[in-house]
Amino acid sequence: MGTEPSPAAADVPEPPKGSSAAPHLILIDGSGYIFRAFHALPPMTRPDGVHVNAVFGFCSMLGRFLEQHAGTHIAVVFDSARLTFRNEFYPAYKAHRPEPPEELIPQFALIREATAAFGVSCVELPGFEADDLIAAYAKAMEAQGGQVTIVSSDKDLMQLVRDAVQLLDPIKQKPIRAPEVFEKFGVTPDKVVEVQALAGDATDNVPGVPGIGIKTAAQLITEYGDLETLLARAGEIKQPKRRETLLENAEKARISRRLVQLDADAPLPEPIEAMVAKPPEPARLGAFLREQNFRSLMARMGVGDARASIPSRVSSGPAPVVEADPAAAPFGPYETITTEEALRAFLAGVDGVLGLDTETDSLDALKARLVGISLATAPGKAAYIPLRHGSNDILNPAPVQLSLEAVLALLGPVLTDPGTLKVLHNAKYDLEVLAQPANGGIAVAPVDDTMLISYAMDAGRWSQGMDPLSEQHLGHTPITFDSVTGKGPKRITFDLVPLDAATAYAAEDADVTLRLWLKLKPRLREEKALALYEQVERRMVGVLAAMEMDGIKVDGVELRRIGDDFAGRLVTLEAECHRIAGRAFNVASPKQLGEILFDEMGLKGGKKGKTGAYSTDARVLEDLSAQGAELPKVILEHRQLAKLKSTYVEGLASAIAADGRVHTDFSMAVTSTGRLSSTEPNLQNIPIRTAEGRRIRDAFIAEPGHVLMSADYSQIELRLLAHLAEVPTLRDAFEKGQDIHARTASEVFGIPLESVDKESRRRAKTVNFGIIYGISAFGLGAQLGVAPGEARGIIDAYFRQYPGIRNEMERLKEEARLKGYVLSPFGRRLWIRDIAAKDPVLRAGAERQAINAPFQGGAAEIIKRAMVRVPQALAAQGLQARMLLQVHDELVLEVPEAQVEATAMLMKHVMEEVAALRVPLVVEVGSGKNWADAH
DNA sequence: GGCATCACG
DNA sequence: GACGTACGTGATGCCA
Repeated sequence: MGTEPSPAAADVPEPPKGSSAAPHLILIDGSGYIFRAFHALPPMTRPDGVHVNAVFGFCSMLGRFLEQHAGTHIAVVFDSARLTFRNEFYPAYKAHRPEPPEELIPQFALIREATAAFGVSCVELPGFEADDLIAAYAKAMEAQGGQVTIVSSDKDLMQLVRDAVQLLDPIKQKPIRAPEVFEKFGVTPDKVVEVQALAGDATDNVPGVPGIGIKTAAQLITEYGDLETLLARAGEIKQPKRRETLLENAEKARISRRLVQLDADAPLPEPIEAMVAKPPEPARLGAFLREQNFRSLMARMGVGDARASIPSRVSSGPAPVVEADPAAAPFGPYETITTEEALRAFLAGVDGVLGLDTETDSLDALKARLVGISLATAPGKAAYIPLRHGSNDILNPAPVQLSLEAVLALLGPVLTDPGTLKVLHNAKYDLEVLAQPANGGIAVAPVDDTMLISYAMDAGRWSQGMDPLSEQHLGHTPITFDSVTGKGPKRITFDLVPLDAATAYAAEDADVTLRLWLKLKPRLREEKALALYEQVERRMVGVLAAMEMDGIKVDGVELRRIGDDFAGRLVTLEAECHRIAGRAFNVASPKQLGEILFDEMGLKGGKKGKTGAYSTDARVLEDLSAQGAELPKVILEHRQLAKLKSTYVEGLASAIAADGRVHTDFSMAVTSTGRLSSTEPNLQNIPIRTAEGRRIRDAFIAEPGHVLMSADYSQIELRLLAHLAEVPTLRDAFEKGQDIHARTASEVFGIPLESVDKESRRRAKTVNFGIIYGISAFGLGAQLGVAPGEARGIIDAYFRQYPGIRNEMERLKEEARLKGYVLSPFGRRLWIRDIAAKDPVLRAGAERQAINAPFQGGAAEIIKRAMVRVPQALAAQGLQARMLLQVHDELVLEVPEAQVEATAMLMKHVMEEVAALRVPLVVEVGSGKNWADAH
């Protein structure tokens, strides 16, 4: 660690002049610290492979600073996104800056964690640079009569120097006040922006006036006072060349002034009162430093016990047997804990990491009663704590067991201990169960999730269920849930399972979970999936849990009205069907309908599928209807209303909970592409495409004083196509904000853009979608209603126009063939089964999946990243909006009426800036009293 | 419990 | 030259 930056301790400045009783705010320029730390230190990694050199340097500098300086208030200020309000009027501003190095990117989040671990406030705000926030806080503190020290060597901050505000160079530990500013700029601090406006700044792309440097600028400003006066009187300047350039570049100078002028009126994301300086909590800081394996810092800061870190234990193992093979220890017998002494003794064995599982009486986490808890401290060492077993029934008396209160008194502190990592399988469920007041209301943290660890590496390869993973990775078949509870009508709830069977099942699950973690967590680094897991999947657990627990309000009375309307019309439609058919039959039975249409009425249409039954789906019925048949049309209307009534009106109504809201369950690890899915009820397929269907959306409403807001990505998958494939004209179209389907029609069908008709645009749109689905002539033909031959011609024309897209499709198929998976744009491994199948049908299907998966998966990752940031951004701005639903490219929020504008701006900004593609991301935001109106 | 159908992106 | 598909989901009702 010899190269660690060690600022000299000498010459510690006094606070700026003023009474010592006055508040003194210290503002640390976080970005400056970060880049200095990163570049000053050689690469360092944690035992799990995460790069941490900047984190180390940052902690080191911050720790040292805190030891040497005392303010009454302190905060570290960070830059949020790349783009700020300055880019709105001058896009080139800082635009040429390179992306941060790859090893640094994952460290930004850790550095924010580090700041919090030191007990110091983190401040950032999308759309504003750290410098703006510093200016705003300095102004606010000065207005309160306090003093301000800004820790930064950024010369742009020199404009802020006043009697009450000084800079402190973090390297030289040298205060910067008016004399130092004059030395640098040749003017007093209040004239610095005038000089910068003229001189410009090449590193930030601030143009200035060509040929004028700081010296000349200072001279001119000293003479004329400020930029505007100078420009107004530029004609008086004697030197002809200088006069000319000034007159020519007046506008550049004005823009430059706007670029360098810091926005002291920027909003304050956090009140100054919340920034009170306090010493770090040793437990919290120790836990963080231990997690990073910063033993020397732990020693220096005097926190925690600097022996083995959690990650290092994963690779080195607490005992040889574990390192050799997590599957080696026997699976049971396990302990049943029924006394406080036994629980104390078991918890004494907890060493940094704890396998955890809950048993309940329901799969619905929000309704579940906690029945028992199982824990595992090492492979083979697990126990079950029954809490609510047995009944009042004399035949099944409650066994001796600890009360929830007694258990939580001992276990609660472990579950919330920042130094003990809790490992669960499908953590979202257990976290929600334990968060229920009736189950203790515990906020478990920190948490790892073996289901998500597996999903980050093996999505689409195999199921992420605990039992299959145990088979796969441990070679062990766990006891099944069904075998202890029975199934079908004889199934009993878990509280009625005898304690010996309950322990064998439940403790084994905690044991298996811990062993899976030992086996899988180190693999994340090897498979380059660690960042995906840590920064996306793991953080989504809390985000989704909050969304599910919030739920969305649904108007049951409105649903009932719609249902009554549908019911009446269904009766009429059914009678109409029977009349046309000439006899009664079950309108909802495809089998009976097929027989009537094709056998009795003699319409033409073929058998289909292995079952040999007639197909009567919407496409077939529409064809028949187009040929003049009367019955299919009525059937179609009946089917539509029947679907709406059973699935949406009745299904939704029965899902309204006691709080008047519907709480879906988002599945985090079921899709092969990285998307979420939604069940019980599915709120990702609420109707929108037809007018009748949209009535269902009217019933999704906001609380009084609130509105629903919908923010959705426009054409995200096509933008990913333009990003991934070399397609100059598509990129151009997105850059210009053109109608992408019209542009495609123009280029593929060879018609001028302005004369593209509706039909051509529709066809082009279908082709664009087809491309993303892994186009085939047959499929496109079916969709367009043309012969495969004609579709083939369209596809050929498309690929001739966009050879880059064909190349990308071929590359993806090749990648899948070679490796068995394709990589999403953000590095998720998407496994493609059957890619090497002999069966050409199977293989062709797999190739289409290989083509589609990166687009669908890339879009899924973009919105997941946004979902992680939205709650943070809302909190930072003090907005009360709550994110309720995700529908693949759309986020639905409930927003206080007074905050609609601010929230809409924030959503657009966060979602659009979450990824930097080669084309812009565009988000459309709408709001209204219900979900239909929000679009 | 599998199949057909249809709701969404 | 033939093979039969558009990609990803979940809920419902029928029927064996």
